[in-house]
Amino acid sequence: MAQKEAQQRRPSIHDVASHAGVSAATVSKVLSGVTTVKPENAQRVLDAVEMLGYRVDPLASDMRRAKRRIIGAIMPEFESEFFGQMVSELEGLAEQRGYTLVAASSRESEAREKEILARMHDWRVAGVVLAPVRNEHGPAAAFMKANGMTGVLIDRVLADDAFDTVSADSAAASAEVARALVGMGHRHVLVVGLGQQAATVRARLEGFRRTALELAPDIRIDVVLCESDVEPLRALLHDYFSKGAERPTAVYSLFLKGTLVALSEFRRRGWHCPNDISLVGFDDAEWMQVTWPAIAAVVQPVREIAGNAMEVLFRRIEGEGGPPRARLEPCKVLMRESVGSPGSVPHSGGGDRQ
Amino acid sequence: MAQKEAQQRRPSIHDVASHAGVSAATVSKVLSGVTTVKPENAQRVLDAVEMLGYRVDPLASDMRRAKRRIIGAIMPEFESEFFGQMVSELEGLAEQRGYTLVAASSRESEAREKEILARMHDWRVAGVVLAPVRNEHGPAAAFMKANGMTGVLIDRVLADDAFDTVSADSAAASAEVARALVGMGHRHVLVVGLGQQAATVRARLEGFRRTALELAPDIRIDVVLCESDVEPLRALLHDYFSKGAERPTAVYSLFLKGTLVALSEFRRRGWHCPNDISLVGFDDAEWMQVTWPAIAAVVQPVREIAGNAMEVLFRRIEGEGGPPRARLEPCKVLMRESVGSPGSVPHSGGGDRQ
DNA sequence: CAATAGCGAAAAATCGATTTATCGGTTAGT
DNA sequence: ACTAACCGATAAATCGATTTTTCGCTATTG
Repeated sequence: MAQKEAQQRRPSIHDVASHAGVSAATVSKVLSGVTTVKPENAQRVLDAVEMLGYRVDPLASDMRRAKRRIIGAIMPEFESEFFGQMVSELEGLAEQRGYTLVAASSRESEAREKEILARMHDWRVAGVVLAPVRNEHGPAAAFMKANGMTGVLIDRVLADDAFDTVSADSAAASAEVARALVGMGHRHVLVVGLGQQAATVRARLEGFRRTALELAPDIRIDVVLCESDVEPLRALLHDYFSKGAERPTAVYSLFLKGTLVALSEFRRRGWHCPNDISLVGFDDAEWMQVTWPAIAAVVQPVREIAGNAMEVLFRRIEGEGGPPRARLEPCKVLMRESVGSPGSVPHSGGGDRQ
Repeated sequence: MAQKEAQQRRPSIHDVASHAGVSAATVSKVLSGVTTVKPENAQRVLDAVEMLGYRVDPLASDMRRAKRRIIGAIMPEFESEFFGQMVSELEGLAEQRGYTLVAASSRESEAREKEILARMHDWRVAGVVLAPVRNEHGPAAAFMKANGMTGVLIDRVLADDAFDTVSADSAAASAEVARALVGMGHRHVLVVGLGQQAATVRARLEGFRRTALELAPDIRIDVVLCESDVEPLRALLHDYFSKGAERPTAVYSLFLKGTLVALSEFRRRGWHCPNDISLVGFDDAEWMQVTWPAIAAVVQPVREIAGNAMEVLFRRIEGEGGPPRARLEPCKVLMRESVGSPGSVPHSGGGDRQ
């Protein structure tokens, strides 16, 4: 019979009301903490709620309210540790405030990004956390602006005149990487970057370049940019190293996939880090500290970014005005074994394993 | 002024109705494709929709419908490639059918798992895709059963008498690993597993053990199980290798974190794969093919699992009866460089890098 | 003692859709 | 010619809550 009851539809606020011998309005008031209810009645409502196992239907509840308690999150992908952690954090923070997070992946496509945004607009979400595919000037942000949505932009973004932004302080982190590499004696570095994500990657590149040139005016900085996909990068890197030109003593990759591709290219050529070449990557991952050598990386402050994004988003949702703020969170740079001084050991010709 | 319009509230079905000079019911019918509407009126409705930029409010729509078009997904975590891809796939599949996916992470906690499930029940989701923290017999599945929710269990699950299940064929994959290792001459293997996730991990362990013993009755199989967290595993592994007993020639980790921890332990001791010890892990990751050595791994068919889970879930949502089915999807085993024949090169004492 | 204020709770309106019942106006059937 | 069936469309009920309005009753006050 318990089974049979389970199949029944869930009790509504009216069921509770009739069980407690009061009206639905009274039930709603008790549950939302309005104090103008006679204690005796309040208790009867609470008892009925307990007895029936009643829970408010958030859908019906949001229906009547002005603002719905749903937050939308749009990430370029879910597969990487960075965005995975980000969604996890955002979900927790939304839940803490009684909101539900609806997450969707734009799969690195601006078109999909806009479609998802339109769907979220249909849901009349209270706010959106958008990690744009490219930067703050894409069609998605334009859509949000045009439709008067409230939101915050994170990650691949520097500053915007319509929305608050929260991202890692790429420039400062890159400067630190530059200081470390130059300090170790590197005078020829290859930087691997993505062309499309203009703002952030440019900041990472410029942050590195400025500090490096400042400390060592004679340094040579090569740059390989790929447009969006990873596959072409593989070819680009292969070409770069095949040109027969002088081999750089270090590679600084401005994004995770670039680090993977660089490592893969080193494998193919039989180069070892850090003796044959040093490697630092933007974005940390769990595996980087257990491989041999451990890969040096810039760790983005996921928790801080998520926390600030939600903080500022809820302020806007609650109606705070004022011009949009651009926030930068500091990164940590972990110099692991993949980085060393150049020339301390002669380059191995490649091929000799172990 | 376009800006001002954007700030206004969105048009409702009644706005469209009055613009088209018909009733709201007619608008609803046109939009849901009912054919009993005079073509002329249908066109006027369509025009009004176009003009006002009207879109159905899914919240209000779901309110009236019997089944709401929301699917819940609960994963133990979002940080790993496996579950990241899984959520991504599920999200796409739900979207294809006009459903919205609400994803939440149980953070490896059964208590949280149940809370999330309760919240999803509040939302009256049409169905749930649950990847349980432990196995199909946890409190979460019990909750779903008790409340008559429709759902499908995936990943850490073998079969259930109340819900359909879809998971990787761990046993078969483990048997293949056993064949490979035994074939290469390994006669002493350490298996690293998680104790809590009874069903799946036991299947992986038994699949390995049975085939290994069948092919080489003299094989020695050690097992290190940790209860749930990873930190204790680190200590357990350290103890195991410190006991001074004979070192196994290969390690087979039944889950990703175990592979990471094993690698980490090898690092500490200065052992190299595959000369000092071979390593195979359940669960593949992108980095495993670019590190040196590349790590051998069992690749779970994420896309197939997600596809089948959604397939079977929607069948149940549409009211299909019959006993629950347990589905196993075959894995691929990638034997990379971390695996070799034992004794082909003498063990290095450790410490000598590169 | 009548008028007013105050209190707690019920009744009714509302949110934005879908679905059912109803209703003129034809057309067909007997 | 009178009823039945049908068609297209509208009015009304519904989903499950919240919010506003109304209402009955008691307590205060001039």
